[in-house]
Amino acid sequence: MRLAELSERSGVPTATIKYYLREGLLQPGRRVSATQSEYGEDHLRRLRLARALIQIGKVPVATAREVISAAEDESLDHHERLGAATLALPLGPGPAGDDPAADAARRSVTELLRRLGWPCECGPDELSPAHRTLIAAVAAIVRLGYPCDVEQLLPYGRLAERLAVSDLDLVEREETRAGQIEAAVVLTVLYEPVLLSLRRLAHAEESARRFL
Amino acid sequence: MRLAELSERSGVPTATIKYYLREGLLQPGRRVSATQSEYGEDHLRRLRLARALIQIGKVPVATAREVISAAEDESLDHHERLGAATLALPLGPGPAGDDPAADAARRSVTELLRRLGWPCECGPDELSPAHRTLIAAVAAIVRLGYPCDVEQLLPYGRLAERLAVSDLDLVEREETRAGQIEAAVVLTVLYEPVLLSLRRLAHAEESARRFL
DNA sequence: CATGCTTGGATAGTGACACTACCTAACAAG
DNA sequence: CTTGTTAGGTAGTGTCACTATCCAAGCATG
Repeated sequence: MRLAELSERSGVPTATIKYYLREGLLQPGRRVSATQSEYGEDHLRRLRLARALIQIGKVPVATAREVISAAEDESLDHHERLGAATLALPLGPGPAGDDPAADAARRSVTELLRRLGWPCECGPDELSPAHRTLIAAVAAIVRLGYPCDVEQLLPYGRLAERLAVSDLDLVEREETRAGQIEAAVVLTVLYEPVLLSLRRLAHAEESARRFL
Repeated sequence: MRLAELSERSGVPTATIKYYLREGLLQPGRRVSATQSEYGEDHLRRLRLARALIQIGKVPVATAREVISAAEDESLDHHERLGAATLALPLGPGPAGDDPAADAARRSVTELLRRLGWPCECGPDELSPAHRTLIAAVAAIVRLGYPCDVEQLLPYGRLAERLAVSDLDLVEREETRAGQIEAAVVLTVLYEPVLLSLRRLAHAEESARRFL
């Protein structure tokens, strides 16, 4: 198919597709002549994936490229590819270096992971983005004077554990390894707004129940 | 205290504080002379809150202003203030109008809310931001060919329900109504990165358990 | 009281980001 | 042959959250 049809079927404007091509998010099509390229179903599928990551998952364009290309990198083993696909992802600002709230947060999180039995074999300088984001968020909450110690966090951790189990079940349903990687990315990123929206709706619901 | 001290104690650069003042995120201080104003502990507290919402919670500056001022609006009743504080918040793009995936998503979500027993008394044109975000995310997932029907979503919904209960318990621990509003905002917004980070860490953990 | 630093207030500029518009030469289709 | 489309490139747009610079009016210090 031509650019125009790719645009039609994906709902993405042609100018934007060109932009994605420039950014390496999409492979160039098969050149048919000096002024035309042929795109296949693969392009359509990948375009839809990129679009969903960017628009729904709020993943920066550059990161989406990393994630998608890591997912296709045959030189990594399966677990690494699963990890690489999600490792590049979130990243709020890292925790501020030295204030007391940040220290407390670091200790709470370490203790939390121990209690949950998540090894997290890494020195304090090589934390995963998720780990650092967690510390920064806990520090911010503590700084505002709200409770955010291990007791508060544990239930959240246990819920996360259960989510992960059911998510990974879904990943394992995919037969191919490439399919599993993609499923992992989609689940990780696109279920986040689902989870947050449901939590907000539940807040509204529970608040109505209590205060109305 | 003066601007410099406010900056020192909050860790926010003076230029940024001035920007927040311009944007109405912070009340002006008490004018002491033509070139000096006095700020109090309230300013410091509110500045920290705004900063946390913006940096950790990724709330746009304009939205943070809405949220904070809604929280202080005495003309609303308590439930409304709780709602207003969170209603303005997220907002991915609304679901695309008419494609089959969006229709399926709309139906799934409606059915889901019914099964969860969340009333959501609203016509299809007046959905909450969370509701619309949810539909858009589900539509994106469906469009990529992944399962995202009621059976998939129900466990997520039940978890959200439990989170909401424990969150609202925390809110009710605050004695003052203003304190409750602020707690609701903080919990809603700042626990989101906590929840997402924990989920990602749990993914890594569970993935290591299965694929290593 | 002279000097130099700080402040509040205003205006303009920056850099990142995700597009979007426009242009051109080379085709393609009727 | 005319009309339209395409790839490819460059430049512009709008938003956002700051950030830098100026200025005149203090305040503080010797």
